Amino acid sequence: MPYLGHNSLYTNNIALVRGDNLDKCFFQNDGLYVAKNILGKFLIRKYDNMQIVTKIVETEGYMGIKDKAAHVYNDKKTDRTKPLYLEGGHIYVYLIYGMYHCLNISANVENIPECVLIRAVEPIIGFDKIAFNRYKKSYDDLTNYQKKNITNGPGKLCMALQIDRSLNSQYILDSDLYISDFYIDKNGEKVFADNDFDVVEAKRINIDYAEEAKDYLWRFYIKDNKYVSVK
DNA sequence: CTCGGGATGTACT
DNA sequence: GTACATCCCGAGA
Repeated sequence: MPYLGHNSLYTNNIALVRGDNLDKCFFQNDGLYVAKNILGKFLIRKYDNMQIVTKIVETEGYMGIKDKAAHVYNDKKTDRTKPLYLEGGHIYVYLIYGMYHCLNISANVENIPECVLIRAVEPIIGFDKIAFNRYKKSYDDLTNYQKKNITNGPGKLCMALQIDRSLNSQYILDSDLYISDFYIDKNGEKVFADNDFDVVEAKRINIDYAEEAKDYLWRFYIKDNKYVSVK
């Protein structure tokens, strides 16, 4: 896919070729393009000969060394932020508040440390596995409150998909955690992502320290999706 | 529903 | 020592 540039952010309904949009080039677009266009795609986790399939419904773009909300603001390249400097498509997992993980995918080319924070996903396959990872119960035994909150936040979805720092720095298209335009259902059929939804642009969450950057509309979510963390 | 406090490990002034 | 791209639970409206 050609690089479509910044204006792509303001264009809905970009023509994406099925099965052809999540290649190496896709992740080398700028962070806002990736954040917006990764919505509706599948985040798939494989372990123990199992797969958990989810749909990405909420993201945030973090736009590198000039973004006061970003870990790499002022070109802060440390052991922690190193994966962000890798070419687009590398996994960056960090620990937040001592107990939760957050999943990011690097964007843009090498040494342009932009990224996308995955903030919420919708479960598609593996409800019981997800429920067990979150609450040590099967899905049917969850309260309605627990069902509603099962993957609607960056820490929650990492718990649900068993994502931790062991995945850090891996390449997303060559990992047991990956993002795809389709998944294989239990009948062996390919199910393609649906691009028919509206995208809402909103302020990013919990970045009060970021001065003017806290007001940028760099959070994106699928309109009316019930798994979005903050409406 | 909203609010507030506590939990908890690590990166980095 | 302090801050942190969070979550959970209980209290109160």
